[in-house]
Amino acid sequence: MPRPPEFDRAQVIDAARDVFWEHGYTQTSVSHLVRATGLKPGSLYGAFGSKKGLFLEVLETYERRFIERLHAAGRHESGALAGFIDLLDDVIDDAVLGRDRRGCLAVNAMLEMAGHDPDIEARIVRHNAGTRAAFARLVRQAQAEGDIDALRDPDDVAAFILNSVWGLRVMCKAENNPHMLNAVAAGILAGVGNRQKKARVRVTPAL
Amino acid sequence: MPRPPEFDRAQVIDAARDVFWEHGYTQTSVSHLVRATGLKPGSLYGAFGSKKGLFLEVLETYERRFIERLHAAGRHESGALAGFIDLLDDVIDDAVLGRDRRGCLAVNAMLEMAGHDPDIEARIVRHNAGTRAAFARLVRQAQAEGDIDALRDPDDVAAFILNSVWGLRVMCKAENNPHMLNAVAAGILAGVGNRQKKARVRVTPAL
DNA sequence: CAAGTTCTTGATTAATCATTCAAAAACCAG
DNA sequence: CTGGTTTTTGAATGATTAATCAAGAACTTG
Repeated sequence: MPRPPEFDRAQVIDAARDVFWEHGYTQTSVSHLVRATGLKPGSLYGAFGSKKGLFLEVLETYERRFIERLHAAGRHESGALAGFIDLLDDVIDDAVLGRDRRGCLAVNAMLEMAGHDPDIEARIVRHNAGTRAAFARLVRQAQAEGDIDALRDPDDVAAFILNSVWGLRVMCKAENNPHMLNAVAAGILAGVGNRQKKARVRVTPAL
Repeated sequence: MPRPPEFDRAQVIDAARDVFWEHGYTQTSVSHLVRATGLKPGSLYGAFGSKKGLFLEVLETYERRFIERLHAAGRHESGALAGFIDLLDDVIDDAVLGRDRRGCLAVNAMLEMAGHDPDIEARIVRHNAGTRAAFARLVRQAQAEGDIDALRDPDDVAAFILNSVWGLRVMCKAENNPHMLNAVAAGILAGVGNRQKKARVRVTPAL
């Protein structure tokens, strides 16, 4: 009986994500979202309830994809550590080539909204926990493969990695010096306790 | 001949800093600033030109004090590395005790405004460079004191430290687990190439 | 004390904000 | 086709935004 919606929900979420990512939550206006999604205000509110409701769905999708990417790193043909190094390289490449000056959507939201909006904060805390767990899984695999010292607590290493990657995502907002970013990556690998001596982040050519 | 201002400029900047720090740049309204500083809109605009002008002065003061604190770490009685460890401990303590859920004003501003406002971005880039230089100075001193491997490039180590501290400031917005934060700190010291085996971050008692 | 300059005050501006709503359009089951 | 339900539409809502302005108050110099 009911009239079915004309829009593709996933597509709307992706369009909204790009706007939120580019401008941040507060600086994204509803008219911005209306323009980007093609939906009129009434439809947007009918489908998502509020600007915040839409943002929470965006965050949920973002988190799912990020964690999936971490799991994919574990399936790297040269092992989990190689997968992790690839991930670092990608982040650095994006920064150096100016491909991504938006940083991490979750980190941005965390700094902007934690302590102000409990709903958004709760989702971010979940995201943090999920990401740390995914990193821990990666660490345990790398330990089993002999690339990380098996005596270290995988959760501790994961916490350090999480911290480092968040830092890198911050750094990339204001830095695009390849040498510097690679120095950071080298420090991260040293902190992880890399036993695979040959493992090095590749030096990105200066564009 | 002219009438002298009734307010203390430094005091106004400090009051404004607290509001900006608490709410972020965009979410801080001028009426908020009016309430916090006690100045009426006309006086605020007369003295600082605009909301952004005031914010830039706030950032400038913040940067000066942060770098001064890094230099103070170099004057620690047990050496520069000990001073740095103290700094890490302070950041973690603030997070664990819930004393500081505001993160770093400069990092917050970087994520919120870099790419949107060139004036603010320029100031943040300067802040980053100044902070990295201060860390490099600390590293060279620790190398001279034998606490950090003298073969490593101090600028590289400083870049890694900057990255780690920014990460820690992000982490503290959403985490207050002492064990996890100390694990992060341990990873940072490993990445720095700490040669002073006894150096450890103190484990903060759970409140 | 008087003249000159700046500061303070608070109402006011125009723009933008998130959200709502009633009317018209579109779909599907019967 | 028709009745019932939902979506779409776009104008309208009231609140809030950063910034302005004219008028009166206050201080310093001469």
